[in-house]
Amino acid sequence: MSVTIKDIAKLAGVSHTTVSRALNDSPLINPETKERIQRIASSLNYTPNFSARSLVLDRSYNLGLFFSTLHSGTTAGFLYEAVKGVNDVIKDRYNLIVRGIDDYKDFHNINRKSFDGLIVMSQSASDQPFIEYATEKEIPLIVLNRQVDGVQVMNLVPDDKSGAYRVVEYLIRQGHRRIAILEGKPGFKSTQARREGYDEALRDYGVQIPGGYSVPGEYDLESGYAGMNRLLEHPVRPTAVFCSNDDMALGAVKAITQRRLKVPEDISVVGFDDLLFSGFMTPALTTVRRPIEAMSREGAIRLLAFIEKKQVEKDTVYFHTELVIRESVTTIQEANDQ
Amino acid sequence: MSVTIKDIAKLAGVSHTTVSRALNDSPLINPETKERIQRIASSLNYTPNFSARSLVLDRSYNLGLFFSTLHSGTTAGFLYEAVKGVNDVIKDRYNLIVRGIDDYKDFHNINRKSFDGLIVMSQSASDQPFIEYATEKEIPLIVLNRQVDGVQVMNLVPDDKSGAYRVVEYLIRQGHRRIAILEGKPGFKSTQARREGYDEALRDYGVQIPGGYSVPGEYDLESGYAGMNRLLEHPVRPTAVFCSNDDMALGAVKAITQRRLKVPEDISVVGFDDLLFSGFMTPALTTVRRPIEAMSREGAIRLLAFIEKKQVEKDTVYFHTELVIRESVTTIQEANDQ
DNA sequence: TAGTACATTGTTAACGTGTGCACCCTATGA
DNA sequence: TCATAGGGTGCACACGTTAACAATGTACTA
Repeated sequence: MSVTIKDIAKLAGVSHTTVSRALNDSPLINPETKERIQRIASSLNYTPNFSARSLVLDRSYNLGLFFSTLHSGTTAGFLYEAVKGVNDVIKDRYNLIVRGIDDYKDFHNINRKSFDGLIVMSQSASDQPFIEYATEKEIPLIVLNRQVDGVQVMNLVPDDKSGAYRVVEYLIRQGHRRIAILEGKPGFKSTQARREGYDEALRDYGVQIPGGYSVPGEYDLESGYAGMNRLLEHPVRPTAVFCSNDDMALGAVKAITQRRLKVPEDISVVGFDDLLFSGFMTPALTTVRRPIEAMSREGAIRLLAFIEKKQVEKDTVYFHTELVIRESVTTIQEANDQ
Repeated sequence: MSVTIKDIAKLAGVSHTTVSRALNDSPLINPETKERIQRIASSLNYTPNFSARSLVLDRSYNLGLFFSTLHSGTTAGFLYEAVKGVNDVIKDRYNLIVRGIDDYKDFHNINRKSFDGLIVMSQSASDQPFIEYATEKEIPLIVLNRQVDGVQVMNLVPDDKSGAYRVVEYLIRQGHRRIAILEGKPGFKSTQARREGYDEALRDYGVQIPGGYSVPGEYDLESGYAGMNRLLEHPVRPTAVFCSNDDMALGAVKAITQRRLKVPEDISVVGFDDLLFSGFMTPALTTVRRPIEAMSREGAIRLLAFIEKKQVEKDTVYFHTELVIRESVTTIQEANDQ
């Protein structure tokens, strides 16, 4: 059927071993023979059988890119940037297999033989069992986006807390005191970290907020919309809202404008993530940029280094977030200490 | 190192052949032996070596999901829906490998041994060489989203032309006569199809438009923004703009509001794709829904059927698009024939 | 001239699984 | 008692590749 090294060997009048060595550019082979064999191979359109090679080398050339879920809580931009970042690094040296962890009933088919390494884009502790499973099976693993407790793993995470801190601090410096928060999906570590940054900024600046200023959400458009509607019915209407991600911010803006209020004149809105569309909303959204693509790229680099040289430290690295100031926040002049 | 069928064979006191048969549920094996072997296997946490199986069965269990490019012209939502749609179908029977075609310098590593089948999410004729290569190599193949000429392949495409026709027709029925178009990325078949729908609607309704109403674009936010700015400087300002996708529509809205004009009061805007955020923009965007996820799902089903039973017709199937009416179009009363 | 070192190539086995064929054993019927 | 059938199992090989080790030839040294 298809061309194998034995076919080439026959044509070249050498053993298949010699062909194998020649094609792998082994220094053992006479340069002339090597070149002759390579010419024959390419003239026959030879392509190596990866299964056979995998079998003997015990390498699959598969990398897994696993998301906590592909069904909810994962924004499209998130998936996009991650896939792009990783693919840019691995080129065609590896196959990138994309999957949602919650697609698996059991992890039976995840093992060293099938995956040379795993990149987990973690968004909640729900994938902790998966991470522990991979660790136990000794599959090279790197976890991105969420800080993992308990298990010692390579871990790259954005500094969500300080990002949230800075954007709330920015609101305060613009004179806002009545600052509400629309929270992310319960159980997600990022939800908690962003909440902590918010709390800490308020505390550091001695800002007291009324009860009912914290509204739960789901990281999606709908919950941003619904949550904002709840806030708009609050007896003491906030002057600014920190939304735990940009999707929710978009939903919030919708709710506000539907009541014939204006952003930012009546209410300021800030988000988190800096999605592609955020700069093109009306008004353009002030938000925090999360370096997903850079993190994915760096994650892939480290994972490959680990697979190939086995010499990387298993520690947590924080990636800086960046405050992106646009048009969705107004300055307030009233009774403040400025 | 890891458990093989030979280990199981030793423990069960049978040959590895029997184990292989038992685990594959062969009718040749005595039910009791079979059950005993299966018990031992699961107690040892046995997982088959896919490379070995692939080698002998000549199946890789890999499916490729290839995009024309991952770098520009592919929106995040597009990638997201496609990955989700396909993964939902293949479960863990296959590995889904996601890649941009333009990542490859040559297609050497794409072959029957490495991929049981390919799903091409095509957005431009630039991937025609890839499609022809796959066809020639006889790799099971299905092309989604773009109609392929020249080669006979399984082909699922949204009916872009009729979608564009309907949304432009809708504009006309709302009284618009000065309808401009922001075109998509040059060379993309969808760009052309949407343009044709636009042209045809105008023709059918006898609407004449001034020169300069057709502006080229790139399917991204920036070109929508830039293109709209050009239109706003036109001596005869359009009352409505058909944007070739939602990303461009968002850019267009940005350009309009920046000039202190309003959508839809001053200018109506319609898009194409119905991205997740489109319903949450202000104003919510009237657009055309493209059934990417449904198409991906159906594509995966057909590809698997082809791989496994080899009995599917290679023809083109059109998927209906759907007009989604929201708030970005106003009704015009002036001099019309209504 | 014999011995040694080195460069180049070949022999053979191994990776883990699936399968054609032969084999054994038991039950059945003549 | 013997031939036959058929259910159940094992032997041996195949898949395409890599690699340890052996073998060959050649040049150089003592």
